[in-house]
Parts: sequence; C-alpha cells; structure tokens
Amino acid sequence: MYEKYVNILKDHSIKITSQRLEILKYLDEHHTHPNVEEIYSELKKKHPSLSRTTVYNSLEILKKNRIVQSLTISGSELRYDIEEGLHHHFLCKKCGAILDISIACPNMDRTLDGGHRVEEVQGYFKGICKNCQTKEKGRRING
Amino acid sequence: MYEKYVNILKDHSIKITSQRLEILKYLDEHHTHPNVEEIYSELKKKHPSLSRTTVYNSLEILKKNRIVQSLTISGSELRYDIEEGLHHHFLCKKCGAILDISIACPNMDRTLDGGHRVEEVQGYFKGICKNCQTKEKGRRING
DNA sequence: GTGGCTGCAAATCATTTGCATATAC
DNA sequence: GTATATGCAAATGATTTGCAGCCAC
Repeated sequence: MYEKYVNILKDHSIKITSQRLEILKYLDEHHTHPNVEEIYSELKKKHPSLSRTTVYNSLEILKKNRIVQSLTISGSELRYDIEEGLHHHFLCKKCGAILDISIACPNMDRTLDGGHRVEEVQGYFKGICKNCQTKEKGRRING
Repeated sequence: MYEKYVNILKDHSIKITSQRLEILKYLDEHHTHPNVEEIYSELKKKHPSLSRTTVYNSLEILKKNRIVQSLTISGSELRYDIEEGLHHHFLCKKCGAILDISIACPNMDRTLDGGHRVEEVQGYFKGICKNCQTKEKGRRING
C-alpha cells in the first residue's frame, strides 16, 4: 500500500519515515493543493503525535527533491502540489479553490530576455471558476 | 511634479493625500518590485511621520483600483508593481532580483478549461539571472 | 463639519529556530 | 552506534486590527 511512496523516497535517497510516507500519500491522493494546516490537521487524526514542524520539514525535503512543488498563488500561505509535469493553476477568488490548468504556454522553457536561465515556471490565473459563475446566475432576479 | 500622480488618483476618485502620492511616485520611478518594508523605509527618510499601516492601506486601495498589482513570486512577502500592460516576472534565486519579462503567452486571456473566467494572469519564472551566471563563471577555476 | 485617512500599538497568522528525545539505517 | 528526523515551545516576520486624532473635501 505504501510501496509506491517508499520507492519514491528510496529513488531520491530520502530516509523513510512514516510521517514522510503519509504526507506524500496525502498529496498523491488529494490534488486540492492543500496548505500546511490542512495536511497537518488531516493527518493528525490518524497520527496524533504528528507535529506541524515535521510537516514543514517533510515538505521542504520533498520540494528540494522536486517530488512536490509549492505554490504562492494564494498570497498568504504556501500550497503544495505533487510534481506531475508542467501545468498551471487557476485560483477562484470566490470559493478559494485552486485548479490545475492544462494549457501549454510556449516560450516558457528556455533562456529569457538575453540570458536569464529558467529553472521553474508557474502560471497563475485568477478569476471566478465555472461553478461559482453558475451560482451567481442562479441568485440573480434577472439572468 | 506630482500632477501626474494627482491625476491618476483623481481619475479613480481616490482621495488625494501626500502619502498616497509619494507611494505612487515611488513605484512609478522604481521598477524593482519593492516590498512594503523597502517602500516604507525609503519614504520614511523624507517623511518621518509615515507609518507602515499607511503604506499597507495605500497599496491596498491602489490595488483595488488596478493602479498597482501585487506579486507573490518571492513567497515570503508581497512585492508591488505599477500596472503597465500584461507582462511577466523572473525571480533570480541567487540575488533576489525580480525582473520584468516581456514574452507573450498565448491562450492567457480567455476562459479556461470549460468556463473559468480569468481576470488576472501572472507568469512567474525562477532561475539564475544573466548577471549572476557571469559571476559564477568568473569564480570557477575552469570555465 | 464629517467621513475617510493616518499612525501607533497590540494582535494574528504562517513559518522558522533551538533543542531534547527518538528512530532509521 | 550515529547521524538524522521528530516534536515541542519559543521566536520571527509579514500583515491585520482597533482605535484616537487629523485632514481632504
């Protein structure tokens, strides 16, 4: 059950601990771009001794190994995401949901403006998601 | 001298105060994407009574009126930028500089993935800037 | 004249740090 | 057995809030 995650850690020569496995599993199973608090409080239910510090530490080492990435799209806290190929993100200003966006942006993967070497690319889109637009319409008197 | 900024505020029906004019002028004259602390400590020199709260408040009202935008690229604090047409940003992981990037990303200005309405777009690129690459080379024994 | 703005101090929230204990290898 | 990870509590840093006095309109 945890084999997949054990292997990921082994492949990167990261020491295997139950906390790291749980955090990795959580991110693999929840593509909701959770923040530290969400990961912490959710995992704390099953593993009451878990500390926030460990969540921070574990995410940091996973990030250094490019197994996860952190997003600054929300502005107030970091959000985490399993690395699964380049994709971008949409933040709904109404419900706060962060959604994966699959559009390709050309020109994103090379040297920029005369020589800046690019190592990471993140495209952030903000607006109102489909779902919240539907709700808006339903609430109005005249469509 | 402040006419330009007075007019910008007037155009948006924002009450004119010397603090707002100074902050707007600072952002117009410094395209370095400063954080609150930089704006505050720089302006404090000439206007010792200035408070951080006012810098926060002023930036907030300028942002609501789309005169400035805030960037989350640094991850630890907000950076501010005069709004001057869509452009993207590059963060140098070595020297911390944030540079304007002028490449155009197609597909960025429309409804996404079946209906999400996009109102803001920010493209963040991170890596090593041209200048820091030059320094790196100079420091090595063998090019 | 008054509602909105400024500036101060205290509060809040995410994250980091220091350190003693526990655990993977 | 030892270096590294965990967990706790305290510290830090950016931002927000509450509030009294001030100023633009």
